[in-house]
Amino acid sequence: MADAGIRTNKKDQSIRKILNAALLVFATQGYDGARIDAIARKAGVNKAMIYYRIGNKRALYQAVIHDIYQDRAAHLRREIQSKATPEEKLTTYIASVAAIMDAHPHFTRIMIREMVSGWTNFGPAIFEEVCVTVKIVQEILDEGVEKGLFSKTEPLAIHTMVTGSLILNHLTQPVRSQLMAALNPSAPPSDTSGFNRLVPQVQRLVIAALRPEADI
Amino acid sequence: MADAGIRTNKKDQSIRKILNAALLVFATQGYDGARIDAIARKAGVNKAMIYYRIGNKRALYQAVIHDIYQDRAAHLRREIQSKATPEEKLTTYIASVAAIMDAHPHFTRIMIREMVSGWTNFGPAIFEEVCVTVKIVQEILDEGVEKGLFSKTEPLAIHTMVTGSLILNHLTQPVRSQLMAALNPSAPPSDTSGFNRLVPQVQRLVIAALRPEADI
Amino acid sequence: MADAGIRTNKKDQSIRKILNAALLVFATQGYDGARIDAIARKAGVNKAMIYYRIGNKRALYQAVIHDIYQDRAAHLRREIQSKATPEEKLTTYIASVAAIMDAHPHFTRIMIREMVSGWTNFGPAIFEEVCVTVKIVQEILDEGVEKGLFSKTEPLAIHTMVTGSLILNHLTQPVRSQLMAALNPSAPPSDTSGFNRLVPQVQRLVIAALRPEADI
Amino acid sequence: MADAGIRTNKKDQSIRKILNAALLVFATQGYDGARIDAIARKAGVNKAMIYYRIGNKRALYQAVIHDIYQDRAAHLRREIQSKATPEEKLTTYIASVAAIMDAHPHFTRIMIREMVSGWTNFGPAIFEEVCVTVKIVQEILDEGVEKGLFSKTEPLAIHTMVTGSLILNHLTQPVRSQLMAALNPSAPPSDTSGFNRLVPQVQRLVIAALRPEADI
DNA sequence: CATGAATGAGAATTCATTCAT
DNA sequence: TATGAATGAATTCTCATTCAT
Repeated sequence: MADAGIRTNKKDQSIRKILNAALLVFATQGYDGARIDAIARKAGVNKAMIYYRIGNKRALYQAVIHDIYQDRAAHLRREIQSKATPEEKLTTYIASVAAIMDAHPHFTRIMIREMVSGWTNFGPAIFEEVCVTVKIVQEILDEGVEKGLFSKTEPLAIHTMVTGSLILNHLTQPVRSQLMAALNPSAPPSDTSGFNRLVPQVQRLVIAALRPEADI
Repeated sequence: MADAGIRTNKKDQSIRKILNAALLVFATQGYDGARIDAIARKAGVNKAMIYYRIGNKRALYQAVIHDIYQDRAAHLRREIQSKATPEEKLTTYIASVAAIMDAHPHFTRIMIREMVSGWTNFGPAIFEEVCVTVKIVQEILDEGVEKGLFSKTEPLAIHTMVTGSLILNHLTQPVRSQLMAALNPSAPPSDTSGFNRLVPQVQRLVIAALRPEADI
Repeated sequence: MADAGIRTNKKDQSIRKILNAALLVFATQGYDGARIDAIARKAGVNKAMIYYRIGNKRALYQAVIHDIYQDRAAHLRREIQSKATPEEKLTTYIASVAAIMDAHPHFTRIMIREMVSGWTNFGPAIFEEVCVTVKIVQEILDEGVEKGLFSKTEPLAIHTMVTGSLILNHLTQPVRSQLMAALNPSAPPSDTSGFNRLVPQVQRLVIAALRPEADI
Repeated sequence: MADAGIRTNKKDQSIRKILNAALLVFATQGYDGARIDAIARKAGVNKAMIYYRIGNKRALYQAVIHDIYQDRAAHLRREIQSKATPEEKLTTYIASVAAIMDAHPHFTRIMIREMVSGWTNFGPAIFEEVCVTVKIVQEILDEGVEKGLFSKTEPLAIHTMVTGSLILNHLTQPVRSQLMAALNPSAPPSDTSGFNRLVPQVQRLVIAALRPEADI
């Protein structure tokens, strides 16, 4: 019924507002630094609402992660499957990971915090979802090896280099200009153009690294 | 006087114990997650001692970073200066960064946390110390360009890729074996050998990326 | 009208479910420990229903007491009036009090909680109902004294001993077997038969205590 | 050293103040009704002090019970052992139980609340202490039976009647005068003298009940 | 130099109660 | 009549920090 639909929507709206606010706050402040109060205020709901709808702080945190992680992997796989050659797929993978980071900077931060904390807050469900991402790389590499385009390489190593570079690039954004200004005081203050080209650089490097003739 | 010496020693001992404990706790729990109580306990000193010797939580945090960062830059520079060619220097730089991460995992974690937090806790003094590291890269690259060995490249880009890869490699250590087991269940459980070879791979890649003929 | 009848029935059903659930929860958790939520859940009605039908927590509590106490006094009086002699009446009184406790253990618990709390939650209406019970004892004793069977005794004293004994007997039920096992470990584990005979013991004792020749 | 003694005293003083206040508040308000805030205020210490010294609410509650229960049993046993005959011992037992209730009304209330709650808060240590009390009765009865003075009776039954009567007497104190006024409006308002004689009445009754010729 | 005692200012969590439909 | 949604006002608990010795 329309009535029920409206009701459900109302509920879902609250949950959505909470999850969005929580994502933002957890990302910027970290789990321990985040204040339930701040999340509620930012969500525009009463603090008790969070407990009513979701539960305690930890449950909220996991809900946030689950909520946003959900379709990452699916989206990534879709993007890649639209490409023909392993090289294209790998290139797309790198661009997609970077795009996801750009599109969901908060999520990226949360993920890194999790890594640093030793993955203590992720439930096993999330761990699996991480695996899926690496598996996508594995599939691409396997296909490349089969077709004689790539040398046999550890997918986790590729994933590490790609993601690591992009993450650090992403993370250093806020201090980028300061750093660059400190490094060469003569240059125009906000020329960070060199950086937005990190993605093609990474793409090129990785492809080069996988060339069969490249003896490791 | 001997007396003063003993006093100073005792004092220094306390400070050292505190800083070591704080490093550990800050690294594993993060700034907000760290408890002064826990640090004091781990240091084997009274909680008030920390305030007496060092100051409040933030001061302690910055002391920890300052304490441990200092050596880093100096050590790095020394290592590098012992090498002759820019290539060797760059190779050494990469190996050294990796070695530092291995030797001081706690520090590495703190640094990443700082990045994720938007560098809010670093005092300006610390910021400068970060610059020093990038400057070392800059010097190497400048020398390489001068000698016609490297193409002109953004030092921060190189630093990002090197450090990013190594960091992620370092961070994923705890879940490495789980991940690998999940990826290829057939393989022997603890074969992480492929990973300790990440350093030479990064070295080779970066050198290749800097070749003058490499059009970007 | 039939319609009104159905409505009233439905309404009464809700009220009944609420009062029953509330009795249970108040009895086991106490007034402060009882949660409106728990009562609603146990009653199978919405939480708001309680406020709609009965009122706030205190009103609910008093409704529970009123609801269940009413029967008690009326039932007790009926039982006793069916007996001829004061001795029989007193004996019946004791047996009835015990039976009521057995039949309505939750109510018993609530009453005791009230006593311990200094009778703060009872409204004056409830207080009167307590009086009625003691008045029943008073009437029996007065009749006995009139007929020369009992010595003049404080009805409240008799009430206290009878009810006190039976109450404690009732309350210690849950730990009875544990206690007895602890006291004589040799005996068969669940022989609590001695206890169900507390009623005749109390009856005999009280009758004896009221003998006119018994000098106090 | 004197120094340490003073320090320890200071700590103990705080603990004592807390436990005393907690006893009072728990007794009057019950576990759920008691507010940590109220306890702290009554104790004249900071709220955090309670957590620092003792722990959370439940720990405080158990500390209170343990603290006060401790020497009850010992005290009782001492009183009784000073008497010669089983009758005297039993009489003393009854008087002592009543005296303890009078001297520690708060504790008595807590105990009863515990009974009503099904002994859920008592730790096993406390349970044992309850046993000890009943064991004291058991010893008296055994001695009486041996000497041919008492008929063989369940000690728990005697304990139940004695304690039950005294408890109810104790509990009804606050409403006593109101109740009596309601029962016989003609009598002088505050003549509760008949009640303070409940102890001898109980003593007489119990002794009578245990006479060997009394067939149960 | 060192520390055990103490606390104020918050933070998480709960719960009776009301609102809107 | 009935209920799911929502919340304000506590309440428990924590933690960085200071005090007194």
